[in-house]
Amino acid sequence: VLDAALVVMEARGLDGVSMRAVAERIGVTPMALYHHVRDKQDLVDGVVERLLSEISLPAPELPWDERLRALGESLRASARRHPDAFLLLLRRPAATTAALRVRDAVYATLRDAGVAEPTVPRLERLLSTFMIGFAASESAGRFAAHDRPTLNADLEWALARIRAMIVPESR
Amino acid sequence: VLDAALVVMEARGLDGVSMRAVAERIGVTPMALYHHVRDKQDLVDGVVERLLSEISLPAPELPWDERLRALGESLRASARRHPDAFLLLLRRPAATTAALRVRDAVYATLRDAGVAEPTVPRLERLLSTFMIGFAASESAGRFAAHDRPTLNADLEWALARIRAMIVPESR
DNA sequence: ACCTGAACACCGTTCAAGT
DNA sequence: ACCTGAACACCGTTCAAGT
Repeated sequence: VLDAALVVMEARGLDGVSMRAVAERIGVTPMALYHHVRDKQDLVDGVVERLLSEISLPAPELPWDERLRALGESLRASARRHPDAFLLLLRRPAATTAALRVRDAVYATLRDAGVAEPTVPRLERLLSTFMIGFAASESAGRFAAHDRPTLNADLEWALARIRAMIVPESR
Repeated sequence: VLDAALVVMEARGLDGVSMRAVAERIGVTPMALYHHVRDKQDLVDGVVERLLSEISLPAPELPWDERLRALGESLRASARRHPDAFLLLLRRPAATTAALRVRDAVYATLRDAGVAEPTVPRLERLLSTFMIGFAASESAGRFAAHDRPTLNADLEWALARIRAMIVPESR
């Protein structure tokens, strides 16, 4: 059902994802979709949820800063795969099941870094916001003037500051 | 020309901004718009540029951290006024004249904070990315589960860490 | 230079009808 | 329960024509 939508999106972009195009892809009449999805908004939400559940979580054995870096790279990779759908992450409440899965991975990572329990959710919000903003800027076009090495260096620099911010905090 | 588009957007959202609706607002036929704008993409770009030039820059006499806070508040205010158009900031290259105006204000602020010259552009990219991501999350719906005081506190907390990050750096 | 009318190829969605 | 055909009210855009 949603797989067809993802295929269409990969081929023709988010704007190409019309009820008619998705239906044609399945080989069915457009109106048939309304039996599996409430309306187009619902279909797009499903696609965004799929995108979120595709992002891979790092192995919990890794050191916490490696895990944070890996999570960032996963986000960037999925943003590159679906540039327009990624932007929609900012529209959907961050409380869907697929979003919670990622969020909990960040929580666990921050706890392992020794972040004090009450600040874990706050720091997660800030880090996720930054990382989603960065991945979206990179893949949607805001960073068009900057090449990949520059952006990689930006992130390394940021990670170093974040590490410095977290470590003294844990004492 | 673009004013009409902004009025329509404020009334019916970004999706309501159609060539036909904008034309009707001006009292003209839809095709007349094509003499002032290349296509719809061009019209939307114009709207986003307008949005950027509306954001107010803080007085340069203020202490640098106050200025940073004020810039953040300006961004949030304009995101609240135009939630969907704000998201499009992430799609447009950050090198339009209106975007440079804001960027240069951040540059000046960071210099006054004593940030070393080579890291000014990098830090600006990271801060803007975070701040745009935050304002977009707040106004587009990602932070729907969090109330305003919580988000304000998030930002204050972040500002405090950013301040701590910047000050030792300048020595 | 600026605007128009008619037309083309699309949309999302409803509704009654079919199996 | 699932799918269809026809229809409605929209889109962006082109093109020839008007002033």
